[in-house]
Amino acid sequence: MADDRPYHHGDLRATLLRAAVEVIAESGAAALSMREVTRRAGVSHAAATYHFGDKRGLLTAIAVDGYRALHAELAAAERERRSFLEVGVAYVRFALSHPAYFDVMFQPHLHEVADVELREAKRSTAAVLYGIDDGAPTNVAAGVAAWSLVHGLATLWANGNLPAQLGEDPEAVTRAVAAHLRVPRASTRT
Amino acid sequence: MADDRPYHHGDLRATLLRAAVEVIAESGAAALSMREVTRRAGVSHAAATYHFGDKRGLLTAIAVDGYRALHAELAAAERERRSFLEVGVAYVRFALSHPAYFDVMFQPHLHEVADVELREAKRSTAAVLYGIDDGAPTNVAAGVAAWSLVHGLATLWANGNLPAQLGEDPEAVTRAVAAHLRVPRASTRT
DNA sequence: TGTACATCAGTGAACGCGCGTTCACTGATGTAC
DNA sequence: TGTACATCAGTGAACGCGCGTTCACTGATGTAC
Repeated sequence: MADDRPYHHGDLRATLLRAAVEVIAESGAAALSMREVTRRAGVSHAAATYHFGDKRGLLTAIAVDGYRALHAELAAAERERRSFLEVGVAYVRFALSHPAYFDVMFQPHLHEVADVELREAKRSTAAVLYGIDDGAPTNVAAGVAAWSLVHGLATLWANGNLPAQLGEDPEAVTRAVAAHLRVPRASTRT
Repeated sequence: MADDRPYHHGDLRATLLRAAVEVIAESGAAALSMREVTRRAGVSHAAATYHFGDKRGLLTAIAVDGYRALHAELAAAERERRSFLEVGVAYVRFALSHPAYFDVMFQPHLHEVADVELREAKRSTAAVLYGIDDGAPTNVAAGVAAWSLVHGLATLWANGNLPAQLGEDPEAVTRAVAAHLRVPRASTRT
């Protein structure tokens, strides 16, 4: 029935990206292959090379999507709730609900480092992570502390390295754990 | 000149482990191959299978070594300095000076989960990470907060994801960053 | 001290496989006039 | 409205490669008597 599929797919680039994210979520970025991605998308195995140049190009495109999505989530959390803590919760939520993006994003050796879109996407995400206080120069060590904590928590959780007694709700755990962070007063203000 | 090498190596298991750690430190656990390891050790490519059963067995042996080494470092830091902070510094130091161990240790999907030695090595390391206060039941959330912070910091640092303005001394950065952690009073006592 | 035998440690050829990339190609669509 | 041509999007065969694992083997060492 699907054999009336036209020669031109129409949206193949996006379809390939979705398939790749699926594969990575299941088996990790290391296990990604161009062949598997095209197989899932139901196209010839050379199609991915046409769209992304090579494997690194595909992974770079995924990283760009990931940074943009994370940026959007963090910015929304900051805007809506103006709370330092809730930005951290949003970070952990993103990491756990988009493991494929998270996996690829923080392994720069998989990326085309020179890629302009990637650099810009990373830059604006970092701005939200550091510049929590709307332009006011934030204490960098405090920002790194907060980022490290949520990043480490998300990573340890995702890999199943945390004790079971913490329960099953990562957002609740994030709030409990992040309570041990001493943040600059200005950041918790409403 | 090395061709008077005897048929029996004498210490091949340890040599293979060292070679594997070398490869992983250079290219990551994903890039490890049994062939490359034996090539570096200068033996036939089937030798590694003889010693470890299969690739997963080799990676599991590396994880065991890693957990034991980390446990030793953390226990020493705790014993010598009795400071919560310095255990964290030791953790980061270990992660950055043994990237191969660190990489393999926290990717459980690479391990033989049922391996008895691995379970025991993980268990005793976790005990030091949580039970900082010599047997006194510690606040779990506080322990996870500290662990997450140093784990995240080490990970982000190792992958080059932290801003350059932090400088080049990871131990100093750890102390500055960990200062934002609110730890239970008992733990910082001398 | 000698000898037979078992076990251990490592070899090297062979297997089948999936991979990334290239290349000449073809089918479909867009554009100029 | 028609036609010629350029460009775009995707195909499928072919390449060479490194991999993990198996297997029958051999060389060296240990053990029993």
